[in-house]
Amino acid sequence: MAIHRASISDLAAQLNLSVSTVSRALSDNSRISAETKKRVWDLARQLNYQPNQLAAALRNGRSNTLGVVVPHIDGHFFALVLKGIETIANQAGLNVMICQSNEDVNQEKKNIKTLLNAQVDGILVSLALSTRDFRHLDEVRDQGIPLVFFDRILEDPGVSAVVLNDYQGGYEATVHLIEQGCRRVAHLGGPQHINICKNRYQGYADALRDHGLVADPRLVHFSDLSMQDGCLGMEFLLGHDARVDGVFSCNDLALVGAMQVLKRSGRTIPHDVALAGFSNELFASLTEPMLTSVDQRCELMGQTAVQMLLEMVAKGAEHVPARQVVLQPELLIRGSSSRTPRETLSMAV
Amino acid sequence: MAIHRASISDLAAQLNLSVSTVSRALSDNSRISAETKKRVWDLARQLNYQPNQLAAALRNGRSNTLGVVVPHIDGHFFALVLKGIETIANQAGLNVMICQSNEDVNQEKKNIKTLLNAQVDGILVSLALSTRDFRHLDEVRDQGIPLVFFDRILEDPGVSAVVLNDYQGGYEATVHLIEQGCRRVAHLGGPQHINICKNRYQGYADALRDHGLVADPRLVHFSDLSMQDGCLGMEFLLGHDARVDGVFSCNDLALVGAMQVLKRSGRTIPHDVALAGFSNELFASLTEPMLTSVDQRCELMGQTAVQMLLEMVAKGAEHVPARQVVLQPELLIRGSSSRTPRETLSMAV
DNA sequence: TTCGTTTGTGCAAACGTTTGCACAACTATT
DNA sequence: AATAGTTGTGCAAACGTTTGCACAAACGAA
Repeated sequence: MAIHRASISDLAAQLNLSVSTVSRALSDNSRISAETKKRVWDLARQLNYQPNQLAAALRNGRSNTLGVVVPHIDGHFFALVLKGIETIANQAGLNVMICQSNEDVNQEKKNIKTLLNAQVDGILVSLALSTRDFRHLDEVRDQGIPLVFFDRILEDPGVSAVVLNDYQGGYEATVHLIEQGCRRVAHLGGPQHINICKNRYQGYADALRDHGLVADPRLVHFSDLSMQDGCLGMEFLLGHDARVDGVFSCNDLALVGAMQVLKRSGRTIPHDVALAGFSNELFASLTEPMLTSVDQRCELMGQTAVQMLLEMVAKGAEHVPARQVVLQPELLIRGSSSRTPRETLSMAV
Repeated sequence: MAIHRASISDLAAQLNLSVSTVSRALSDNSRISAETKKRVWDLARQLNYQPNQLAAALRNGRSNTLGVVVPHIDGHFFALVLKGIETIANQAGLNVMICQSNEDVNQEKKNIKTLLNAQVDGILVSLALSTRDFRHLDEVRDQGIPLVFFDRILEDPGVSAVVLNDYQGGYEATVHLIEQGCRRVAHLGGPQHINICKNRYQGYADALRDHGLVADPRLVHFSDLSMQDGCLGMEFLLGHDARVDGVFSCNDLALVGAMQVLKRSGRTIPHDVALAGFSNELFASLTEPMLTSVDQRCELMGQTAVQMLLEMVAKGAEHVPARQVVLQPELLIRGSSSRTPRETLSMAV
């Protein structure tokens, strides 16, 4: 029935007004008399008039849509960031298109292309682990589309970005392990060309140094941080030094793999080996014992990023100086690392 | 620099052709000579011409965008479904807008409104747990927008939908528990106005009946299936009958809560109580022991749903008879339920 | 009375496509 | 030689907005 959406010209015809007057009335233009506005609004409501966003977009050169590229949407972190993004964007009357790169540069390139084609007004990106070539992102800036990175960023003072203080997170987690009595703290690290992985590692390394511990390169293992990578990494680390008594992992998933290997080898946690991860994934509270983890400010990160983007969209990307916001992490101490005093003193199996 | 996107008329001007000829050449219209096509294509490539989707959308009355409403995007299930949706949609050259209802009807209404406003060509919906009023969905159909449900559907033969055979899943999981020797199998159920929860419960109940076991209503607890609900539910069940020796849960999350309560009460799993969940969440493989769970065919479900939607978009919603596709689940047996023969025979702690 | 100002409205172009129709230039058929 | 058909191209309208400009009416000031 109501297969035909009412348009501005329908309103105009019924009210014996011109299209332009109706348009101005709807946008509350000061040149239109109060009486006319009321007539227009009343009829609009009655006919359930909904503006045609596409037409407006074409005319204005703005689509009222933002694009987001994330490595994946499962996992606590990105899900919450996206929630933050959606909330603010919707408040501002903007739609959001979400694309997953599946941690693959090529998919990421396609995503960017898709979003540019859809003529989004701005793009938020968190880079795939495999991204080492950034030309597809240059294209975004060449087209004058506002671009804001979050979490996994392109490290370049010229870009706007929101990140967690990953260094601080790595530092605090490692210090915590040391305070729990660990002396041979290993690290499961991610690809070092990714800012977050590098910074977490750096925090770890500096924490060891600041506490007079040697940073043994053989106690560090880099991988892509899947659960299996965590298993293999832990086996590798134990192969070099069976006396590892603490592990700080760049993410929670790899840490779960590591925990399984440690348990299988007969070690108890946190007694023999204390563990701390990163991201505070949902499952970090489901393991036994629960994982100590660094909480990222997920929703806040999403909100902050989208706010920066909105400012750039409003003022034009070139009129907003690039800036980088750094959020402070929070270490959540749980069973995988908290040794009671007695445990700290007692000895191995 | 390249701040101005080349348009069809730019091409036309440079080639001394009319806009219409260029448009037809680009769409490979048979009326255009091979030579002209080549000239157009060459220049288009050279100028990096990208069609203005908004203009085309306005003219065609189709936005080339699909909308999806999901309860949330964290969790294995919806993440994978969305991946399936995105894959197929992108192959078909369509964009995807994803909205989260956060299990809230009101947010779901807003999402639908947003998508209708954005003039998507079709909508995929998985209902929020709290949705009991379906008027916002009627509006979609009134506007003639194709609509396909998946997983949590509106049970009405008039709508198209893709679901898992949840009944079968519940049945198989329960039978499995019975075969492991369980005689007092409890159930943690979800809201019964949601098809999936009702069907899983029904499968559970029928499995008990078919195996000559009494379905004690006090061994069933309904909730919204959060982890905390699982804890409370389990305490409730144990309060009624401390001899519960099996639990089939409508989802994995509540089951984790239940497992914690059981462990805390000194029971061992699967020895004293065998557990089976639903959804095969990522964390189902991270608990100790790992959770037996019913795998939903996530990606397949997304792909199937979007294919149905695409057909409706292509042919017009009213020209495609409503149909419901039922996918078969797969029971993944893991440690939380598999008692070795010896365990099955031996007695409690 | 004449001129400027304010107030409210309308005209028409523009955004970049797509497409029905017309038409010109050939080619083939009678 | 006249007619019909084919092939390649262009004109112009349409999709639903927004907005610069023009203009008419009403009013006040000189």
